[in-house]
Amino acid sequence: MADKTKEANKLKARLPRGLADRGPAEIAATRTMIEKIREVYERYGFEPVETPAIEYTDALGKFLPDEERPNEGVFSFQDDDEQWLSLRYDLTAPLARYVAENFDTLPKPYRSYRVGWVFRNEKPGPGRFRQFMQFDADTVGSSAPAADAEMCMMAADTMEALGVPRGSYLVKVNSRKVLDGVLESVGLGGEANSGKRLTVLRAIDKYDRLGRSGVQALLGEGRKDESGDFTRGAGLNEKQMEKVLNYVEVQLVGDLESVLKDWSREIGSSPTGQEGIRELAEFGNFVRGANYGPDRISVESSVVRGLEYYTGPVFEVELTFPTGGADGSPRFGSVGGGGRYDGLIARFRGESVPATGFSIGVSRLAAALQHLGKIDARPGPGPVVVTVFDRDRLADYQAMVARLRAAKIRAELYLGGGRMAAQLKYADKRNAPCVVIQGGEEKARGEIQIKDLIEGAKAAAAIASHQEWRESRPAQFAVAEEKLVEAVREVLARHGLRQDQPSS
RNA sequence: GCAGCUGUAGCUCAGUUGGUUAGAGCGCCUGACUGUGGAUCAGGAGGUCGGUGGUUCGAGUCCACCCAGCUGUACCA
Repeated sequence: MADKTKEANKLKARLPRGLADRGPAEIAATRTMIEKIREVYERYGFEPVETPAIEYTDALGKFLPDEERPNEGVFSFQDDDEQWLSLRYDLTAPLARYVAENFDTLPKPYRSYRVGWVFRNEKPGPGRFRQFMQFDADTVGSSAPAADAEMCMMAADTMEALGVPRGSYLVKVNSRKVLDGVLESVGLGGEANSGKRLTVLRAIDKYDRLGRSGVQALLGEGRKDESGDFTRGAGLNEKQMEKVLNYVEVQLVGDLESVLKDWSREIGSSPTGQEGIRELAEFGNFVRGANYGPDRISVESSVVRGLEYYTGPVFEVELTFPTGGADGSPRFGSVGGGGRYDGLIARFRGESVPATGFSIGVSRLAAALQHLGKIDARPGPGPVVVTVFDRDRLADYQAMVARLRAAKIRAELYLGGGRMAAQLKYADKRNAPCVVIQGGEEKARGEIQIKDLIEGAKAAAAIASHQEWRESRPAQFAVAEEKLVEAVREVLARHGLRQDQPSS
């Protein structure tokens, strides 16, 4: 009866949805990635600055208009003084707060980078989590297109530093101003049309995925998806639709110059649009001048990005190797992005402060790299395990562990209560390269046994009977007690293992 | 959010038109081997069949609602 109560009260161990635990292999992979990205960012002259994971909600700009509560989509809670706090959902908004708060002491233009976890309270999916890691760089205080160009070149360099070969990724660039120009040219300017503008931009954003017909449906009446769900369209007329589609589809028919010329024709006299064209032209000069061709950085009409704060050029890094095929392999798509946000810091200060930035989605990119085989997902080698033969000689065994550690070899004493078989099983599970054994007989001779588990595993295949397996003690040898460190080193070297570095 | 599909042991899944005590493989634990990983053999632990309510003499199976997961779609700073 008592057991039943206990059973009923037992807490169920469960991970909240959209969140993930991370094991040694993944942590090691992330660590290497971060170091590679850091190296590129520092080479570009950015310096590290980090801000906390929690900010006041209003600093993140996440109050819905006319509402007392923060936006859904961000994790928020109230402080004891009833002020709303939120977990950051990206690294850009907190940086804007930091820059505004320290404006007078920072060098300008101010170039900084940071890496950290961000949180989004959204529906998770494969490769989409509610906590994920971003690596972000920003230049604050420069309105020069050269600053935007630099972001894109750095994005390309970063991808290659991470082992994504040229041709397997593409930095796509567009301009918010150009998009606004297109909308103006079809008569969607002004406050009254802001809702319609959003719908049109979202439709354009889907061109890659849905193709012409899908976008056409979304620009017009609406679209029905495979499950039968219906999405309302923007309700444009034929002429408007054609103009928007013309703009989208001139992409990549020629070099940058001719694309911009075509866009310019579609946009007509819209001043915002023409300004965007001029900026992109200048951007192109920098990029092409530095020999970043269309195989790395390319202007694309369908890049829209989020609608919140971007004001000029917008970028997106996409993986272009074949995924998402019929074989069910995952689609990775965008693994990073950014753009110019000239208005974000102005919210804290009277004056407008131009800024541009770029973020890599470390978590998603890690998943993609693993798929590409660029990340080794195998567990790293474990520590040398010193087994406990005689309980009352623990101090001796501990001394051996200490000697190994002093020689910078990862080592541990078996701390469980199991017998020898259990200890070896443990060592096996820990992926230990070898174990150290010293029983009464060895002690009497002043020797220790070293068992090479990697070699032993290979020998196992040839041994059929358990009797033989035990008696032959494969890959096991005796050495004098004082030769412990040398012998272990030899085993490690035999398997090409580095001794001075933890692997996971 | 909307739509479709799916929930049975740690994992992958069986479970007949509703019918005794819900099964298998893998994994896990113990032993054979009292001083040694693997293989083999023997034994064992582990399930309120996603939850609640209903129909029924009887529900893993049928019905309703809820929850969770997957897929698509919307949103994605």
